[in-house]
Amino acid sequence: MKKTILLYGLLGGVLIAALKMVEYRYLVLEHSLEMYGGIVAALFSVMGIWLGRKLTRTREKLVVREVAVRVEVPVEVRVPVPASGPFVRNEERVRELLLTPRELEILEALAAGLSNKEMADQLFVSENTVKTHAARVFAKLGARRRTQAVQLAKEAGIIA
Amino acid sequence: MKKTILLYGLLGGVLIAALKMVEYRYLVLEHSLEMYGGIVAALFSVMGIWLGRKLTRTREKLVVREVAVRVEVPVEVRVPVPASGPFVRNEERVRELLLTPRELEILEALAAGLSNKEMADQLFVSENTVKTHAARVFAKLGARRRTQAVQLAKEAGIIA
DNA sequence: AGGAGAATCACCCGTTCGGGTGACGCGGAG
DNA sequence: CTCCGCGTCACCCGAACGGGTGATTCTCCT
Repeated sequence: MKKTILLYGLLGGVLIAALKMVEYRYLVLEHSLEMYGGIVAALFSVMGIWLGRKLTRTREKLVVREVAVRVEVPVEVRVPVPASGPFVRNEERVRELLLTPRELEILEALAAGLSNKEMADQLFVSENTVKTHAARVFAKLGARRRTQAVQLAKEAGIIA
Repeated sequence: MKKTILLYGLLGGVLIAALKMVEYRYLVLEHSLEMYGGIVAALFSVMGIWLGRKLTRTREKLVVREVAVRVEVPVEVRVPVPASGPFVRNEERVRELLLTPRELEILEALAAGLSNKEMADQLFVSENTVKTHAARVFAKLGARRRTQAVQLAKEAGIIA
């Protein structure tokens, strides 16, 4: 968590520095006040939105369920691997199983074959946290091993 | 809630203070412009954060939109999950990877989420044997973990 | 104001895995 | 006949995993 704060602080500093630089150039070039203000406003607006989003990690966006429409597959193409539509998460199952957004992330990383440590690095949390999430996922899926969890999740249509 | 307000207030104060400090360096230039920029920056920063928070606060808004999608035939397809066409093993890949029949069995059991012990019981061999086979599979697939092996095998079209 | 849920992190303990090495028997190719 | 690939098994060791418990912080809901 301290890492996060540090990162944001640093980023903010860089942003302000950049702002100052831009400001100086515009001053020298005697551009219009409005333009300067606009740039500053836009820049900080974007930064603010980004910051707000990051700080309040809100998952759970709008879900677009894509209903696959079968298209006949040419025989010769069918040989290598059967075609399948884009993966559609079974939101029903997810809700049934009470899986939280974070747990879903863990589950996906799990299916990708990552170790706890790799997940921790990737998701920017400690390994202990990953283990906790993973344990909950196992409990909710009724799995004893990660491979089993992946298998069960796939069967339930929770992951691709 | 008090904390939040306090935090924002503090943050704004710090921001303004920092801006003011930097401002002194450009004393020779227009003061009003500096102040203007700082105020705008702080204002939009706060507004951005607030906006970001409000906009991304779509927790319960889970809008499920159903969209008909035409399923094209991918040239190089990922392994499907929901019940689709019958799985066709990519024998080509199997031969490339020099996987023996026994190793394939192990790989399948692996993907089914079985532990080494369970595989041993099921295949009627000792756990050590399973481990040996598994180790060879890992080596041939270039995997370090069983979950990774499963993932790689699926991508290669070796298993369903 | 208080409680529930989510996410974060820590520590312990026992089990499982993965990697390395060595060994043995069998069957087919040379 | 001999070599080699395959399948079988064993042992060791360090790393990773799974299970349990407890704690803190923050947000949301009531």
